[in-house]
Amino acid sequence: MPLSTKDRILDAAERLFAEKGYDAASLRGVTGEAGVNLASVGYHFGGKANLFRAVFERRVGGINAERLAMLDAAEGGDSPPTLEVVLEAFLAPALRLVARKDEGHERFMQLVGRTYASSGEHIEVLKSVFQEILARFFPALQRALPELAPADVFWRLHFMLGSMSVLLADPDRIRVLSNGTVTVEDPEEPLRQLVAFAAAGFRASAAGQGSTR
Amino acid sequence: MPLSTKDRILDAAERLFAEKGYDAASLRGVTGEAGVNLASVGYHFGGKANLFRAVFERRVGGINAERLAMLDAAEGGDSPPTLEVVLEAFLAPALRLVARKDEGHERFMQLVGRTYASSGEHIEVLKSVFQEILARFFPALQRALPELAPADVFWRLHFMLGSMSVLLADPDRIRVLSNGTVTVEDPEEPLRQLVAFAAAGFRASAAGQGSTR
DNA sequence: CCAGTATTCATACGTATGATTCAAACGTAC
DNA sequence: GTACGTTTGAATCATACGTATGAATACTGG
Repeated sequence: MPLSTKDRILDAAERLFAEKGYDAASLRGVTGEAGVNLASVGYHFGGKANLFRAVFERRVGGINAERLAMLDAAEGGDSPPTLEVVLEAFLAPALRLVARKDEGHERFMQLVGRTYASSGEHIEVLKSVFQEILARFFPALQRALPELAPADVFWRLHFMLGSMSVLLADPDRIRVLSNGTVTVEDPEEPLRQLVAFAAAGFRASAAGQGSTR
Repeated sequence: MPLSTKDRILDAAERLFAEKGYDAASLRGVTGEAGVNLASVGYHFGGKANLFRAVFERRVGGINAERLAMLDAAEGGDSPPTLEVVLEAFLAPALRLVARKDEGHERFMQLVGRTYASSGEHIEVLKSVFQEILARFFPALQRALPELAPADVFWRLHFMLGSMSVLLADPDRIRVLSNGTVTVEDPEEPLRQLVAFAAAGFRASAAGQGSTR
C-alpha cells in the first residue's frame, strides 16, 4: 500500500509547518503537496488547528517512550545514574532524529524547536505532552545533583531546553554562526557537545539569590 | 510633541510582531493599534517587510553599542577579562531590557528571541547585525579560554545563544516550566543564572571529535 | 498669505485564506 | 451486489490580507 490520504496529509503538513510556521503554511499548500483534495483535511482532521495537533501526536509518543526507556535502563543499575547519563537519556532520542536524515523525523524536530521558542499559544501542544517527561526527569536530575536547590535545577533545565531547541530548529545554524568554520560530519557530535556543555553548567556552584551578595 | 506617526507604527509593530510573529501580525492590526491610517505604513516604510527591518534597526544599534562599551571597559584593565565578565558584557544589555519593564524594549527583546529560533528568512535581519558583535566577542571568548579549540567555542556560544533566546522570547517561561515553583523577583537573577550556567559550560573539558572515543 | 511639499486619509483592488457544501466516483468487505 | 467508509472535484462563502491610488489635509519656508 502506498500511503493513506491521512498520512500523506500529515507528512506534508509536518513539512510545511516546520518550514514556514503555522500561519504561513496554508491548507492548500499542504493538500497540494500531498496530492490530495482540499476537503480531505476537513474530513480527517476537522480543521487546521486539529491537523497541527495531529502532526505532534503522531511523533511525540515514540520519542518520549524512548526517553523514558533510556532513563529506566539508566536507573536500573545498582548505583544511581550520573548526570551525563540522565541528560543523554533526555537529549539523545530527540537529537538522533535530527542527525539521521529520517526526512520526516528531522522536519518534525525542526517544528518542535521552532514551536518551543514561539511564545504564542501553540506551545500548549508541547506543554501538555512535556509534563509526563518532566515528572520523570526532574527528580532524576535532582538526584544526580543533590546539593543543588530545586530552583537552580529548573533554571538550568530551562537553559538546556533553549540550547536544544535551536539545535532542533536549525541543524545548520552552527555552520552559519561560525561562518562555515564548524560543520557537523559526525552526527553524534551535537549530542556530545550539548551533554558536555549542559552537564558542566548543571554542576556549576549555585548562582541563586543569596550566592553573589 | 506626542509621538510621530512613524514612531507609533514602530511601537505597535514591535508589539504585534513580538506577540504573534511576522505572519500572524497584520498591518491592519498594527495601524489599528497605533491609531493611524493603514496607508501610512506604505508611505513611511514601503511595505511590511521593510517595516520589520525598521523595527530591528531602531533598537539593535543601542544594544550592541552597550555590549561593545562593556567589553571595551572590561578589556581596558591590566589583566585580560575573565570569562564571566565577557559573558556578562554580552548578555547584560539584552537581559536588562527584558528585566526592567521598559515596555517597548521588553517587547523588542521578545521579538529577537523569537526570531532567532525561527529558521525562516527573517533571521537574515538578525545575522547581518550580529556579525560585528561576533567579530569582537568571539576573540574575547577565545582569549578567556585559551585551551579550548575554536570549534568548541562556537558550539558553546551557540548553546548560550539558544539559552538566551528562550529567556528573551518568553520571560515567564521559567514559571510555566516549573509549574509556578520558580518566579523571578530579582530582575538580575536571570542574568546571574545564565552567566553561571554558561561560564561553567564554556569551561567544560573539550567534547569534540576525539575526546570521547 | 501663499505656494509647495509632506503627510494623512478613505477607499478600492486583487488575491489568498480556512471552512463548508454536494454530487459523484471509488474501493472494499459482508 | 449492495452498503459503507473514503476520496474527489468543484464551487461557494465570508473574511482577511498587502498594496496602491488619489483626494484631502497639515505643515513650512518665503
